[in-house]
Amino acid sequence: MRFPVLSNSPLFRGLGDEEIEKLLEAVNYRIRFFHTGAVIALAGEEIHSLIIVLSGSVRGEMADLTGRTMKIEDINPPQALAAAVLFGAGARYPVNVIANCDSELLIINKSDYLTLMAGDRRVLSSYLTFICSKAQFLSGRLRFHSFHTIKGKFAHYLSSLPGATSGRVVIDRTQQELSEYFGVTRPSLARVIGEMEHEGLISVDHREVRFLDLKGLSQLYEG
Amino acid sequence: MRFPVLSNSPLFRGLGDEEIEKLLEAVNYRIRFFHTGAVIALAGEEIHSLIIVLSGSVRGEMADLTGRTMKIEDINPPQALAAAVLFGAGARYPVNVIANCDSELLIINKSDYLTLMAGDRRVLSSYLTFICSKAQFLSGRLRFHSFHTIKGKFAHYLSSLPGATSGRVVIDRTQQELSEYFGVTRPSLARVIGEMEHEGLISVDHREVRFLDLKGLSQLYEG
DNA sequence: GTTAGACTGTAACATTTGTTACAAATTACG
DNA sequence: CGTAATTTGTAACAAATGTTACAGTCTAAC
Repeated sequence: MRFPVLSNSPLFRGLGDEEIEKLLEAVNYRIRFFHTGAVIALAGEEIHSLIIVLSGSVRGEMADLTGRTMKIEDINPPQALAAAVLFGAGARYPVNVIANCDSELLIINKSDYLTLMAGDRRVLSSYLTFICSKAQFLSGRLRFHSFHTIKGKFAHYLSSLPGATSGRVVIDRTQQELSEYFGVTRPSLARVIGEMEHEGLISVDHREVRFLDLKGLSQLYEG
Repeated sequence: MRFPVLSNSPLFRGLGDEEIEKLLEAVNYRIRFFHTGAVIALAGEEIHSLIIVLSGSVRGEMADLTGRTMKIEDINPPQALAAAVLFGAGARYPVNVIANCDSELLIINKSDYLTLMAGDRRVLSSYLTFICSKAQFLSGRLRFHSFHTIKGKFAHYLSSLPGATSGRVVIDRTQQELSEYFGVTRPSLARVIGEMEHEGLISVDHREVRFLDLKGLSQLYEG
């Protein structure tokens, strides 16, 4: 059976439909259909398989203490469920997974997926790239939270931009985007930038920032 | 050549010295020695290989804008360098890596390591477990930072403890540990817990917390 | 060029959290 | 038990950030 949607999956990058078909036929896999609203997995349940959404749409949702649920994210074809934690020690679903509409899921046991990876260099490489990129993204995000003040986050952000060593960088996003990235509000960020300019740490011209006091800037993220 | 220290590495879990020896001999690998203070890798440099510390000790350090360096972490045998981002898209060293003392490193090209994983189910499985656990840890940490107030973090923490559905949980760490986990100060956490008790959300008896107002608690982490 | 929409600067005030310090309570251990 | 060490509760004050609101500036599309 062929699943054209899979060739767009990061887990099967660079493989054609027929190749994927051939690879899948060498291991066990199954297709399951879920009707709208059906429960696909419960939070806390052990993860046994790689599950890829082939058609339809599913959502991850969490129940709060009163039992009310709130949506965390939608998962659309050709995304997979909890792919980043699949092989973690005692991996469990972090959320409930519910079908948004009639959906078709491809299910491959973890051990079959291991066989698949061992048998094809591209499948192995794709999964490793996927998960390493995820880890990279997460640890980058976490780094910013380790600076407790907005000044610290902004100073560190500036120093991470290309050209920081030259003492002149160009900010590549709006303040709104930047404030969301830092997890603060936009006016607070604007205030802090203004303060840093008044304190003589930087000079700002539109999106261009010059570093005036390297020592002072560095101190902001070394507490 | 045998490297007894590798059998303690999470990347070669469950393998004996002779097995590791045999596996390594099937691929290319090399050993390099670095003297105290020698530069092993520079921040921003592309990652070509898996590098495992066999003996000695190395450190990751970052240079600030003034050129002064600060230590980020020590990496001791049998840990590996940047193992979690190794296969990421355009993976680069996030920090400078310097030898703390005379050290011996095992170096395996990424493609050789791929071969190694494809050839042995345990090696593959170990690396996947390692990196998925890392991703799990990181996303767990990041989740807490998405709650902006201490009350939100604490309420969410409470709701994640075993037995939360019964309305009675036992906190498994000291306030000091918890405050570090949340990234806040200990007195601030204590104050917030006191406030939540006064507001009738919870009742606290030593390490045991009862939920008195599920709706109110849930609201704290749904803004 | 003009205009609508987005982006930025700024202010006053409220809220949250940090800081510091000390006392009370609990726990570990002899 | 009884003592020392750790953990917790609390207070007063300082600092940082959020909230809200509004005006000025830039930008893209017409």
